[in-house]
Amino acid sequence: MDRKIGSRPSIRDVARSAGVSPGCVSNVINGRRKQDDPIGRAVHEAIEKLGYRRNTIASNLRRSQSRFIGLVIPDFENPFFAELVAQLEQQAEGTQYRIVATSSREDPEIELRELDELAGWPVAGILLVPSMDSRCKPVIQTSDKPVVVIDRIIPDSDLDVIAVDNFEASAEGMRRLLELGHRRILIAYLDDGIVNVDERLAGVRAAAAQHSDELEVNFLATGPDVEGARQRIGDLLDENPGTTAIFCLFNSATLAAYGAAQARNLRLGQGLALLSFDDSTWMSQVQPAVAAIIQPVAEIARQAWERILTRIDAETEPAGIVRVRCELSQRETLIAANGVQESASRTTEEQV
Amino acid sequence: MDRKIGSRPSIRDVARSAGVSPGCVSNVINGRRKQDDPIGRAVHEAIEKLGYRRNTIASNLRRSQSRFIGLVIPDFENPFFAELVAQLEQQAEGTQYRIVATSSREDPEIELRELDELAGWPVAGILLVPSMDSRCKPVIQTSDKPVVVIDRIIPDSDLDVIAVDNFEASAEGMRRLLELGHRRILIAYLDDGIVNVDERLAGVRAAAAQHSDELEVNFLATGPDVEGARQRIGDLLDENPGTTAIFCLFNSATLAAYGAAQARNLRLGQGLALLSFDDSTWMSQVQPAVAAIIQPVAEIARQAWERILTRIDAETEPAGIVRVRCELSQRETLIAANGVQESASRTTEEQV
DNA sequence: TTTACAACATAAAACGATTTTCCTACTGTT
DNA sequence: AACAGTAGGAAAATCGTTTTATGTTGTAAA
Repeated sequence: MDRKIGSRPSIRDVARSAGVSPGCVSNVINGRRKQDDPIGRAVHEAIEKLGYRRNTIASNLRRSQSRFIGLVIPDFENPFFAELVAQLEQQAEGTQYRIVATSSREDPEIELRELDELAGWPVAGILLVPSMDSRCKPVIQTSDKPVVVIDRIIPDSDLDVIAVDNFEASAEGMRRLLELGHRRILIAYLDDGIVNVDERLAGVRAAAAQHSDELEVNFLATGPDVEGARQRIGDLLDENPGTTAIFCLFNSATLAAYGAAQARNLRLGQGLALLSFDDSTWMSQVQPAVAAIIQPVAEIARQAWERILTRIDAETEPAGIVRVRCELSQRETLIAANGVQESASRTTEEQV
Repeated sequence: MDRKIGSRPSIRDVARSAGVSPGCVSNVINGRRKQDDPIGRAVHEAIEKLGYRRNTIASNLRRSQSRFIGLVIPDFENPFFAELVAQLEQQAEGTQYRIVATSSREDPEIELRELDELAGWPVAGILLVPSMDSRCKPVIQTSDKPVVVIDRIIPDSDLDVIAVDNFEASAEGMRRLLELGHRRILIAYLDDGIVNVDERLAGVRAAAAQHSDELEVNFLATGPDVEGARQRIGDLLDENPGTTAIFCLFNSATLAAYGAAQARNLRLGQGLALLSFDDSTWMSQVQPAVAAIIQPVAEIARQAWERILTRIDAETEPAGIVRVRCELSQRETLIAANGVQESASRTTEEQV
């Protein structure tokens, strides 16, 4: 044993042990060599014997191109982003790249710091779900590394974006409510400058505008926290007892609406319809199950991964926005205005 | 502009621009120099002018000690782990270290691969929430980097562990139910070899054993998925109509129990008590709100962070298990067996 | 047998930073 | 004025790997 004590064996140690040069070991490791060759075998034995692991950092440094892809999301605790991370990790599996995930906690300052940090590694590319404002725009536009924006478009920029078709999905949701006979509808939205919610709002407005009957649509900005949202939705329900449907344009509003309705003994799925943009586990488990527009996270991840790899390979097709379609899941809270349950029962849905 | 085109400026470029040597620039960057000194100022100007960012990888390589701390969790989509990641990121903020999070998807194989990968970076230390089995034990015991295990202890090992006091917390939960007069109790648990649930089960058993009255405690292994768990819990409720309380020893069983009770028109918080080990957002928002044993994630993160930093600084106090206490949140589903609601109302709780 | 060429191992340079060593210039003391 | 001591920058070595350049060996063609 002639290797330095206390530190990991290096490629030199392996080379010495196998009686070859470090460069040769490198070639073996990186598969630049025929199968079934005595020297290769010897090297592999030495690696085994010494317990050698390649030092990723040194390797990346020499290649001057790392195999990390940075992922910046606003928040790990949002189930949508959590699933996104999980799906992207799955995409990365088996490729030579790996995801390094960090969060900005919806704070533009932290977001900038994270992007800066990732630039300093440096990473091969960046996947970004931007936080609320667009302060990061100049940074990512001038970035020397490819950037793919996910979920939230950045206005007036020609970046690659993968997002769901918020407008169309919520328009469809709204049309569905109208078809079911609803005329007094509460729309719960968020006024935090998140583009998605704006797009959804626009979709709802467009669907409402296309409708000929007289409608009473109440738009309510609830604020981001569930507690406050429940309060406001409750108040609005009290003021407008004729409301027959609630359409929540973001995740936590749905929970708030659910709680508010329960507290008032309004029977969801009987007297009151509820539709959620974005699904959560609890929505399909409670009774009545809450109808939701499901965002295809796996598909988003797939597209984003494909796009960032393409960009890293420097194929320079023009940047573009990819919109993926959502799916409206028919569940028990999606009922006609007259209280008749139009949809198939949950049992049927489960069998699918 | 004499720096290489297309690549980031290096410390050499800065040195040239400031008319000093690279080593001197390094000293300036790392604060090994008096304040208020003309050369330092010149260097900072050059850095500013060229838009120089230190290359983290090269820096780490030279120091032969990286400032990454690897975090391996079983699953990003589990809210408990999601919060853990978020809290640890917050702990890392402002320190010189940063978290690099990956997940094993509860797969011991992937877990081993991830640990191996992290060892190859190499990271300064590893935070690990082990997956179900203990296959990783030999790897982390022989690791040359400090490892701190979080949330799930690894049997028969002398590693540093930060976990909640599962035994005591669930014993307390059980005692609480007994105090409230419950004698026919359903315990929903998981039989996947996750240590925590075993500990919780032991706590429940111990509390039951201490009780003198005759008890009918049904232990039900539900399986990990919510759908199946709902089925089984429902069946058991049908077979044992006298059941007055359900105690769920893991997160998703609570949702299953909630759904199963709703489906049977069993009035939670009136005819039937429900207590959950582990809290989720929905539990405090639905009505009646579901009582839960809350795991102090922030405290766990704090302790884990402190411990790993201590280990990295090579202070070799003996390894040990730290148990942090959980808190039982009094909510509306925690009622006496006779149906009387013992607890303060939710409104009161909110004011706290 | 000689020449050309392929194959492949070794030696050395390089990646970008940090750290050590060396050397110069300055300060202060006698 | 001569010398010791010190401060601090420049130069060089270094981290572990990959890559390029160089050289050697062996095979095939002439």
